[in-house]
Amino acid sequence: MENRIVIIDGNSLINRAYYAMQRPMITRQGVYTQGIFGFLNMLYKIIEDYGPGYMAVAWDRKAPTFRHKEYDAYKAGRKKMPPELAMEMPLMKDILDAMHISSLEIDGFEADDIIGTVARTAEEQGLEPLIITGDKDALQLATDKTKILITRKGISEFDLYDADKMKERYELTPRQFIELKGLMGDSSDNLPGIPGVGEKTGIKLLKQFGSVANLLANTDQISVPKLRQKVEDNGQLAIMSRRLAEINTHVPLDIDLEEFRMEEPDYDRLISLYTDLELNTFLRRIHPAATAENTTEPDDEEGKYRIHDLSASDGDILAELPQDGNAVIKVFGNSDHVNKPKIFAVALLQGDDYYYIAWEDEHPEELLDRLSSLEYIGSDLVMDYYMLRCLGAEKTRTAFDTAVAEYALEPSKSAYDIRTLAAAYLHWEIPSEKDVEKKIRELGDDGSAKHAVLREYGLKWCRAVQHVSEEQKKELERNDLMDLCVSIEFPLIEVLAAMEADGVSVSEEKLEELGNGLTEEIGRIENEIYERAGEQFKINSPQQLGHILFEKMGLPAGKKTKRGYSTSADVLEKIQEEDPIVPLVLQYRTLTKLNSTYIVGLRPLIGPDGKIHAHFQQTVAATGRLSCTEPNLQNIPIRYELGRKIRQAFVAGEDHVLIGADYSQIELRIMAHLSGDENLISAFNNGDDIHRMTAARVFNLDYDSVTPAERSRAKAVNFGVIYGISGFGLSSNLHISRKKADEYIKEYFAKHPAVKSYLDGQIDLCRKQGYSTTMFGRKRYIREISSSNFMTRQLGERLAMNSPIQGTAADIIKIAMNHVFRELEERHMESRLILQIHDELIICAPLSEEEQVKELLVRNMESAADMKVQLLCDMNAADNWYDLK
DNA sequence: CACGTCACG
DNA sequence: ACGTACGTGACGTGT
Repeated sequence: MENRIVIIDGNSLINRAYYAMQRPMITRQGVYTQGIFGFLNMLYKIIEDYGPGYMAVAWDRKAPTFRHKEYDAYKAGRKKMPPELAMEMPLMKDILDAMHISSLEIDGFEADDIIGTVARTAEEQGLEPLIITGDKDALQLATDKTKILITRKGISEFDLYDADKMKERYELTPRQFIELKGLMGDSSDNLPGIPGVGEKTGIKLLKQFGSVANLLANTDQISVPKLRQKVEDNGQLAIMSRRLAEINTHVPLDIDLEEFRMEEPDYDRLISLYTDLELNTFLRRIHPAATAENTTEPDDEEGKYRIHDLSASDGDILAELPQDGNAVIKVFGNSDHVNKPKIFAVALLQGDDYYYIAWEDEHPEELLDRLSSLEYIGSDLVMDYYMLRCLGAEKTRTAFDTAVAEYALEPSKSAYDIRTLAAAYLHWEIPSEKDVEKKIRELGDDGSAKHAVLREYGLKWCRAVQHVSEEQKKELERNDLMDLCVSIEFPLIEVLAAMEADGVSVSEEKLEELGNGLTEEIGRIENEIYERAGEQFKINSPQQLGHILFEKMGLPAGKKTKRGYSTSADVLEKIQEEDPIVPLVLQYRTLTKLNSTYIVGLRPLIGPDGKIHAHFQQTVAATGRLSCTEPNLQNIPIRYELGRKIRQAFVAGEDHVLIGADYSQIELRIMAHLSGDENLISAFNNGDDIHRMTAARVFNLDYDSVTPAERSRAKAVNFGVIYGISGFGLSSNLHISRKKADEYIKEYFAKHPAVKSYLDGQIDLCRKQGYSTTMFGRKRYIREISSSNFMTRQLGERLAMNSPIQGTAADIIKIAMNHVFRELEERHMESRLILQIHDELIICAPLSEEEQVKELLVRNMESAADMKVQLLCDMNAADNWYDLK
C-alpha cells in the first residue's frame, strides 16, 4: 500500500520484545540482543504484511515532570529500563538508520505524542496511518483513516483497531477512550482516575454522559448513590487524569513526509551490524538482495572447479578418486536410524577438484576402503560417517567439523548447521534442505534430475564448509580451543558414529513381557483411582488431577504453578497419608511413565536388525557432555527396581557379553584436584568413602560411627557443592530448615577452605572473562553472571561453579572413549563401544574377548587424566544391562 | 508449542 | 525482598 504510513512506538515494542523472550539472547561479546531480535521480527512482519510506502519509529525522550508538572508522581510507578535493554537502544537505532527508517525523538515528549502528531499530519496530507504499539492508550488516535495495531502475546500477534472496531469492542468513540482513562485511571502510568471505577462502570457512565466534563456537571443524575459520592469526591482526579491521558497531536516537529518514504537499506552497514550482533536469521533474510551488489557472490568463481561426475558403479571409479589427504565431504542419503540407511550420492571437494559420486548398490568392493583412506572436513560429520559405517566403511577420520568447532567456540548456541555458519562467517546464502527438496520435486523425481540438483547443491555446501572452516581455525587459535578440538572433539566424532552404527541389541519379547505386566497394573490402579474420585478423569493432566485432589476432595494443596495447583511428586508425597488416592496417583504416574516412555516409546525404534541406533549428540549440552536422543539411552531407569527391569531388554546378543565400567565419584574427585583441598585429596587417595568422610567432617562425628542416614545427608551436601551450593536448594532437597542447611554449608566450607576459595575464584574469574573453563580448556560463556537481575546473576554464579566440574568430567570420559575406541581398533578386536552414560561406558564384546576388554576398558578410563587424585572405576559384566551391577 | 512432570547422570 | 540447587530428553495435556 503505497499511501500507507506505518508509525511505530519504538519504546513500547522493544520493551515488549525484551520481556517476551524467556531466554536471554546475548552475543559472544556480551551484548544483549533479545529486544532488537523481537523488534526486527515484528518489523519485517509488518513490512511483509502491509508493504507500507512510508515508515517512521518514535521514541520516548521525556523528563517526567516537564509536561505534567501538576502531578509529580506521574509515571513514578513505572519500572526503570534494565541496563541490559538500555544497551540495546542505540544499536536498535543504528539498525533502523541502516535500514533508512527515520527515528523520531524530541526532548520532553513521549513517543505517543510524536506518533499522534505524525499521524494527524499524515492523514491531513492524504496518507493512511497505521500505528504499531503495545500500549492501548494509542487507541484514542483511531479515525476512519488511522488504524492501530496493538501487540498481543508478547509481540508475535496483533489486534487491528479502527474507529468501528473501537465502537464494537468498547462501545466508545476513540475520543471517548481518553474520557474512559480519565475515569478509570491507569496504574501503569500512575493515573489515579476515580477509585472504584473500572472499565465496566466507566463505559456505563460515558454511555450516559459522554464525557468527564459532562459527568461532573450532572452528578445528580447518577443513579447509584455510592457511585455518585465517589464521582463527586474525586472530580479533580478525573479531570487531571483525563488531561494526562490525552495524547498531544501538536508537538513541535517539522514533518516532511517524504523523509519517511521507504528506501533500500544500506546493506553494507546492515550486514556488518547483523554480523556483529550475531543476528543470523536476519542476515540470511537480507542476503539475497544484498549479495547482488554488496558481497562476494559465491557462484562467480564456480567455474574454477574441475567437476568429476562419477557413478559408484563405474569400473574405473577408484582411479578417478583422490588417493589420500583431506577432503570436504557431504553424504546424501536417508538415515532414519531404524532402517538400514541408503546412500544416494557422495560429494567430495579436494582443492579445486569436485567429485560427485552417484551411489549405486553395485560398486567395487574397494570403494568404501578408498573413502576410508581420506581425512574429512565436514559439517556434522557424524551423520555422514553413520551412513558410511552402516554400509561398511571402517575408518572415518576427521580433519575438521564446522559444527563441532562452532560448539567448541560457543557451546550454548541453538544451531550449528552450515547454513547458519555460512551466513555468519561468509554472508553466503546456502539453500535450505527444504528448498533443495522442493526443487527436486519440481523437476520430477527421476534419478538424473535429483542428481543434477544435488550435484550443484553439494558443491555449494562443500565450498561453504571449506571457507567456514578456514575462518573457524583462526577463531579456534585465537581462543585457545584448537587443542580441545584436535585432541578430543574431532577424534570423538567417528567414535560416536561407530557407536550409533553398531547400536544396542534389544529383546522385543522381553519388552513386550514387561509392557504387558505394566498395562495390566495400570488398568487396575486407574479403576481404583476413578472409584475413589467418584468420576473418571485424565489422571495425567495436572489440571484435572489438581481439581479432583484439591477442590473436589479438599486435600491440602502445596505450591502453585502458573496454571494452578502443583501436583508434582514432592507435593503429593507430603500428603500421601491423607487419602489412599494419593499413593495410587503416584504409582499410576510411575507406571504410565515407564510404559509410555520406555516400552511404547522404545518399540518403534528397534530396527529390522533387532537393534536400537540412538543418536549421540556432540553439540547440545552447554557443559560439554554428550546428549542422547531417539531414544535417550542415558535415562533408562535404574534407581528403582520396577523401572530397572527395563534394562533386562537391553542384551548382549548370542555369544556376546556386555562390559560396563563407571567412574567412582568423578566430579568430586575433579573438585578435589582443581581446588587442591588436601583433606579431599587424601581422603580419595586413602580409598575412604567420601560421603561418610563428609558426614564425619560436617557433622563432627567419628568416621566409623556415621549412620546411613547421616551419610545420605552428607551425600546431598556433596552434590550441593558441585551444583553451586545454595542454602535454599539444600534445604528443600533434604527437607530441612533453611537455617540448618546454611549451617551445613558453613561447616563444609570451614572444613574445606580450599574448596571455598576455589569456588569463589571460579565466580570471580568467570565474571572477569565472561566464560568458565575446564581442565582441558573447554569454555562456556556465562552472561548471566553480570546480569543486573539478582536471580539471574545467582544462577550465573552457580553455573560458574558447576560448569568447570561437570565439563571436566565430560572431557575426561571423552578422552577415555577415544582411547578405548582406538585401542580396540588397533588390536583388531570385534568388541564395540556401544553406550556412554556421562560417567559410564559400556562395551559389547564377543565372549572370547571378555577378559581383554575388561582390562583395557578400566585401564583407559582410569588413565584418561592425570590428576592429584586417582581416577577409579567399578566394572561389571553380564549378558544384559540389568545384571550389569 | 509451552508447560508440568519425571527418567537419568 | 527476591525465590534458587547442575546438566539433559520424552511424554501427555491443553492452548
